[in-house]
Amino acid sequence: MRREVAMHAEMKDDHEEAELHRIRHSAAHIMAQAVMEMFPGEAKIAIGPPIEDGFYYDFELPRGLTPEDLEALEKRMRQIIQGDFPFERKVVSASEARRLFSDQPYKIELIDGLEQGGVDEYGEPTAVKPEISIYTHDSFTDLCRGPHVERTGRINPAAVKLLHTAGAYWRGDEHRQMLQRIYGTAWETGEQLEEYLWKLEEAARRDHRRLGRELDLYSVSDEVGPGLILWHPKGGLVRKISEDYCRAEHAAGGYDFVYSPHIGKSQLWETSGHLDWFRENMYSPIDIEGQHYYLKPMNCPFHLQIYKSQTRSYRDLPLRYAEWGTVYRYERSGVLHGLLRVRGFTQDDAHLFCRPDQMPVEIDRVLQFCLQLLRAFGFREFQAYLATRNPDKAAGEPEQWVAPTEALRAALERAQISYRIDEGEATFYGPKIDLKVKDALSRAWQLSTIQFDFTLPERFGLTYVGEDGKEHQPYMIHRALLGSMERFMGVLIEHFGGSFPVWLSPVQAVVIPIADRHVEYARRVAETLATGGLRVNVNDRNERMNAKIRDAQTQKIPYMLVVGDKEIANGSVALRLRSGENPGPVSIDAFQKRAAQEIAGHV
RNA sequence: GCCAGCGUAGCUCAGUCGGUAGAGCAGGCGUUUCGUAAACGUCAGGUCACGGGUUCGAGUCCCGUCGCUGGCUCCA
Repeated sequence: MRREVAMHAEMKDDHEEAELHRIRHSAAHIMAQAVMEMFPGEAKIAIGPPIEDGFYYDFELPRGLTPEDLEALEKRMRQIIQGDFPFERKVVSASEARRLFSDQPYKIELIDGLEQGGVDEYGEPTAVKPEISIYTHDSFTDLCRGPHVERTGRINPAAVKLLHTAGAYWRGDEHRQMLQRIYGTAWETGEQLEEYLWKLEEAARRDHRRLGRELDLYSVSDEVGPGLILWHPKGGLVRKISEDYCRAEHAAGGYDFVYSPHIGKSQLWETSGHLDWFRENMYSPIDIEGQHYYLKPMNCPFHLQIYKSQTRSYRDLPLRYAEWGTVYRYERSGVLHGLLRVRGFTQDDAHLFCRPDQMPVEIDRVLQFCLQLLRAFGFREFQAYLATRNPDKAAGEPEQWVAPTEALRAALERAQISYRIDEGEATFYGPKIDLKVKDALSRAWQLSTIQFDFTLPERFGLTYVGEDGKEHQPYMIHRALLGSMERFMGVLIEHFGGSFPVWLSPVQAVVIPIADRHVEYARRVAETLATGGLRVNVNDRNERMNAKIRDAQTQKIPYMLVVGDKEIANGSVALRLRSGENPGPVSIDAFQKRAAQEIAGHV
């Protein structure tokens, strides 16, 4: 019964999703018509699919679009919608299609692809040779597989909005023409559109770059360089608390801690294969007395050297080497983004070395450990991806990939996490599991990665002496659970909107004396709380209490402790929370208990 | 890297037609001593991203460089 209900709900979702897809796809066509009219004879249309939350269409135009253009296009779209023109589908031959789109080179290319049955509109191979269909509404005809709504009037003119423009390569290929993409969104109702726009605004309010500045967490300096993060005391504290917590968990989980340098000789990176497979992400070598050294893009080769520093017995395994290792990777300037995409970052990295028979257990353990850690930071929803071999970018023989890939899949099954297969998305050295978390706005962020590696133990000749007295090759697993501290902090900031749970808050409480005569008592209270381990300040600025509360609110400090004559008289504090809640007077003792409880509970 | 847009005080932003740079907040100093989201006054703060050009004169127009934003591509 319950199953049935669930399935019914799912079908309803699918149907709604399909209907929204039709609406968005149709809105894209209507937008294309408006653009064609704006640039008669000059606009070249490429593709315009529906996407999550909206649609886009790519154009080649004689000039750049302005925000005013978007307004005009939007206005024209509403007219077309109100015209209530039917969408008419027609199947045509390839030659007929070519004639229809003779002045549209991108469409001609698509038709060629369709005719060969080789590729679809994204350039992806298709299984069967598709029929060529066109859709017409009003004066506009597009090469299109559909589906569409029946009439333009099906679209709610109050629920459509053009958002912004961006450059996009034809078929995503940077060697090809750069087109102008217009992004838009479309919904069933104006309320849904409002809701979506509100979500965009909320995302902007939570933007970690904005909060990073407002809460004085970190900065990026032009003089240091792009993609290189400077952690300020408060951001540094949040990071340190996070790292300390993770270190303690790692220690309890049987990890050993190692440290390695930031550079290593070119020979090392040749042996590891990074110079073959990862060079485009590595910086130019540093010359030291005629030897080339590279800034490390990964920590693994160093950890392998530690493994190799002595003969290992099967009794020593598994070995788990953990390091908060700072790595440097070249990223093209256009992709850098706050803390989420940087050029220098610190991974919570570890390498597991184990016997083949231990491997399933190790993978189970690390997966469980990963989920446990992420839950401790307030994440509840996860999506797993199993990335398989990429034939163009893979070390070793295809057969070598089979067993590890299956081992990871089995681990996912055992952990009972829903997962998807990412065909061909593996690293060059082996298959992997990537884990994404969903944040408070249900946006997905990739944090964790668990990567099997059968190449490095071989390349570096790792061995252990087995029970049989012979040498064997250990299995190796790379894993980063929070991923990079930079990205993780960025995601945390956005997840909590800057209102960190108490245990992570850089300042947990601020004591607010109402007038100067209360400052001394405020200091005594703060001292007591600080002695108890709370991170607490006294706001003794020459300001009114209201201003001090406002300061604390904007800094998103969990506890505000107002003290005045009444509190001094009975040795209490008046508690206010950043939610605006006002629990009022409590004894210092009671407050300490409350705080301790919320800190321990990661509230 | 590519396309488009942007870059004025620590932050948010004005600055008209090319005519010698302005506000609020933040900061310093003073007054005020206040009960749950901004007291009042005063002072200071600028190589208008950087470099070049046009001009009698450039924050403003042109070129280049750097950086940022939205995307494309790629990833922790």
